[in-house]
Amino acid sequence: MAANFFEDVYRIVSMIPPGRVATYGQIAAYLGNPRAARTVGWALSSLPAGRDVPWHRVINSQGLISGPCNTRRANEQKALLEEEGVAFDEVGCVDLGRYGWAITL
DNA sequence: CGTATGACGAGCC
DNA sequence: AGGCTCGCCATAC
Repeated sequence: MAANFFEDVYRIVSMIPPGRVATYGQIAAYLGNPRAARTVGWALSSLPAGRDVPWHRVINSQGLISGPCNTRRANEQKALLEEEGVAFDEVGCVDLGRYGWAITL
């Protein structure tokens, strides 16, 4: 596979348990590139359909939903997380210290 | 092969 | 404290 990095990202995201959220930096760091957070986000942006990847559980280090917040995608992400039990702040901020996933293998 | 982009992160003003 | 800029890595063109 050419985009091994992508698959790796999907793999990590797939490991995120319900009611938990992970940050791009964490995933990137787990892949061995703590600086490739951008690439991680890009992988999700290019996330092909057909993957059972809970991309909605991936947010930025601030606990905020990234991407175009004006689109339906961000709205759905928030809705999905809320359904899983993730509480959102009034500004759409998630408590990483409470829902943050530690990537435990 | 070189340039430009991208759902980020951290640092600096 | 808040906002802005630069830097990083990987993929696409």
